[in-house]
Amino acid sequence: MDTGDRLLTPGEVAALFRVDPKTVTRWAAAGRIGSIRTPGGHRRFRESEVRALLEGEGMLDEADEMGRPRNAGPTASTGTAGPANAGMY
Amino acid sequence: MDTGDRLLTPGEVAALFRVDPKTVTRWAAAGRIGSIRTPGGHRRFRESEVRALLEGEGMLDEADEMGRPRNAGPTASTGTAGPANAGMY
DNA sequence: GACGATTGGGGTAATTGGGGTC
DNA sequence: TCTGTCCCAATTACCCCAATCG
Repeated sequence: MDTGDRLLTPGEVAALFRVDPKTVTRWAAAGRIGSIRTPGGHRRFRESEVRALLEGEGMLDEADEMGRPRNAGPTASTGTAGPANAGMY
Repeated sequence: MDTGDRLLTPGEVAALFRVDPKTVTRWAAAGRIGSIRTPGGHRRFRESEVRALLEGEGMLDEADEMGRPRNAGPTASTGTAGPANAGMY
């Protein structure tokens, strides 16, 4: 059904994660986070999905996922009502 | 089949996309989204079309839309339920 | 006919996207 | 490998006021 959550702009997500908006864009381009595109080409992120990522529920094991080849799971990257986008640009 | 698409106001569509109502108007002016004009000049959008855009189903074939210059929809500006454009810069 | 809220149009500033580089 | 910063171009947001909608 409809997730019914608000949409966040790249700047909003960047502020939440304390990273550069460009970095958020890269996450979306890499398919690590679901993104909805406006007819103009800009991205919007689901508030619920960003929240899940902030809580760390996005990853099962974050103990040492750093520097480790990320295993692309067969399931949706974020799995949050994400239309399975894998970057289109 | 029954389209059953209600008409949405610019403010409704803007809230759905998390953009400014003026931006929605701009989309209609650019032919990126179908629009029905009221006798007074205001615009109304089809709920089914807006939903398709939100879900990202607007693009059926995304593997071939890259590197394409801005393609101004040569078809009628009021492309009723006809997502014929997907080109950006 | 009148009222409040929304919409349209124009113009300008801020954000965003993509590429390339460190 | 990932992030931050540079460029430029396009898109979007907010300002004004007049007209339209309900």
